[in-house]
Amino acid sequence: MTLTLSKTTASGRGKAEMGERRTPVLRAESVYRALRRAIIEQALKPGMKLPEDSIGEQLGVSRTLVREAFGRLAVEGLVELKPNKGASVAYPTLEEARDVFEVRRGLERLVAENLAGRLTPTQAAELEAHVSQEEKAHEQDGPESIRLSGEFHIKLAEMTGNALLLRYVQEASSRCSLILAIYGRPHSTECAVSEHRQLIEALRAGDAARAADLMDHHLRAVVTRALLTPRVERDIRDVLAPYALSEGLNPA
Amino acid sequence: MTLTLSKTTASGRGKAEMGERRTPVLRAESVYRALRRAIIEQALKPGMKLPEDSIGEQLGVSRTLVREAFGRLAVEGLVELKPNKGASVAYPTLEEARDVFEVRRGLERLVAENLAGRLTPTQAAELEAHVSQEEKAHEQDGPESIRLSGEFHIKLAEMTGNALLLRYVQEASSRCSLILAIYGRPHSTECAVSEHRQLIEALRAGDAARAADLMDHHLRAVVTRALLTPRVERDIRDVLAPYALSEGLNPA
DNA sequence: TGTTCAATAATCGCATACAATACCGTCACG
DNA sequence: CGTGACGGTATTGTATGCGATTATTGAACA
Repeated sequence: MTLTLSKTTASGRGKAEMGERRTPVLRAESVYRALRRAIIEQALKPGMKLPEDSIGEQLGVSRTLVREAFGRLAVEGLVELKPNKGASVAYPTLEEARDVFEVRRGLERLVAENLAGRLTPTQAAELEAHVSQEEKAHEQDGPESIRLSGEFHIKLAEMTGNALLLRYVQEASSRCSLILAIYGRPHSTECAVSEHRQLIEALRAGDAARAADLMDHHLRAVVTRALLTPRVERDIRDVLAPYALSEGLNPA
Repeated sequence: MTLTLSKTTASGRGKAEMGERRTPVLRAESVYRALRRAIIEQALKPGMKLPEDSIGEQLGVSRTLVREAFGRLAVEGLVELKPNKGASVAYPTLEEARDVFEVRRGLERLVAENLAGRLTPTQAAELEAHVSQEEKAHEQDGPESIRLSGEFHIKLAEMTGNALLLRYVQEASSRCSLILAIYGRPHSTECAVSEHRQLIEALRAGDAARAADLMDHHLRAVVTRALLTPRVERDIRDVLAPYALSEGLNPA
């Protein structure tokens, strides 16, 4: 049982880095983000049980912080919280899935309408570049491909400058990841690159109606590529280690 | 300020009370709901500081539970959480207000499109009845009027059967309460009864486009009626408070 | 009077402690 | 075999404690 790390974060850094006024990244936030990413990237599979103490141990924090993260993730629909029975990765029903996609379509249509004609050349270029990345990742068919096609939609939402819209799109998007993990077929590329290209074109042209329609069809297409697929579990410890490290946490 | 939390197990320490089988309503949940209501009903005013200790004391719980509630409320945008400085009731800027209303319009347009033509006679009747209540409350110009016109929109969202859509509409709606508390004029009637009636008619007729348009105009009208009306501030404090808060300052 | 800065008080971030509940294996009994 | 009682263990729900950070007071000084 190693408890010696309680002080390492506070005093271990010392004054090595001077002049750098870095925001004190609260560890609760790190835990939240680590779990969130782990769920979205499907390292933690839908329905998987999430015991507070093993997670905390693995992430190098106490149950308190894990619990706080669970609460927030529950609001976002990524985690289910059953009284006295603990947390588990959300396992949306087909009906919930339908709801999520429907709302997402509505939200992203809003995004499209908002962006149409307002896209700066810089932004357009950024989107193009992103799609190129997608295209490249698509070839080698890794998990990168999935992440990138999701990020495209997030980028669009960011560009509206509407923080709430961004949050909702992010949330809906996260939940879609879960849903596809359950009901999607193993290696379906969520988004077709060509559809993203068309969309950018419509936005650039300022054709709001067409952009909205394209977005709508695009997301419907994503849904259409859905089927049932089995998945196996791994040990929570192995799964979480990379996330802990990437958030600067210290696993036991 | 009076926050009350029904005490279920305050004194039930040593022995189990015989016979009485209380539903284990988690107290964390109660705290969350209590704070949420207090904020929405403006018992806790926008910008108000929320010290963990005093709130916990008021509610008869420890800081742990208060903290948990804060986290969830922060996700929903009802409280702001500044690292090492604690929580306060959210104080949306005008820009954030614009964002919220914009998203709300998009969401409720979705609601309208969804409901058009699908409204059962029972549902239609329920809506009619609700509007009648609104009308009655409107005459005596109490706080009931505001609550009822808000509930009309929630009811509509419920009728879609889409849980996520409902949650988002509720959330946007809550934040609108905050916003109107800050920028709205004292006794503006948020919603015109006639507009609600027209909307019901369009839904019943199954005219999705018209229903969506009506909803859109209706919500735009709410904004212009309540928000953009010049409001005379008579005290310097009132004028400066928003600026101070938006800069992270802490007026007395 | 106004400003600076140290000492103190208030508050937060997080870990831990303890109580309450659920889970699981065992054994008696049908 | 099946099933229900029972006890121990694992896990959750909540309170409390401690160090760290921030706010505040107040005295020295310009």
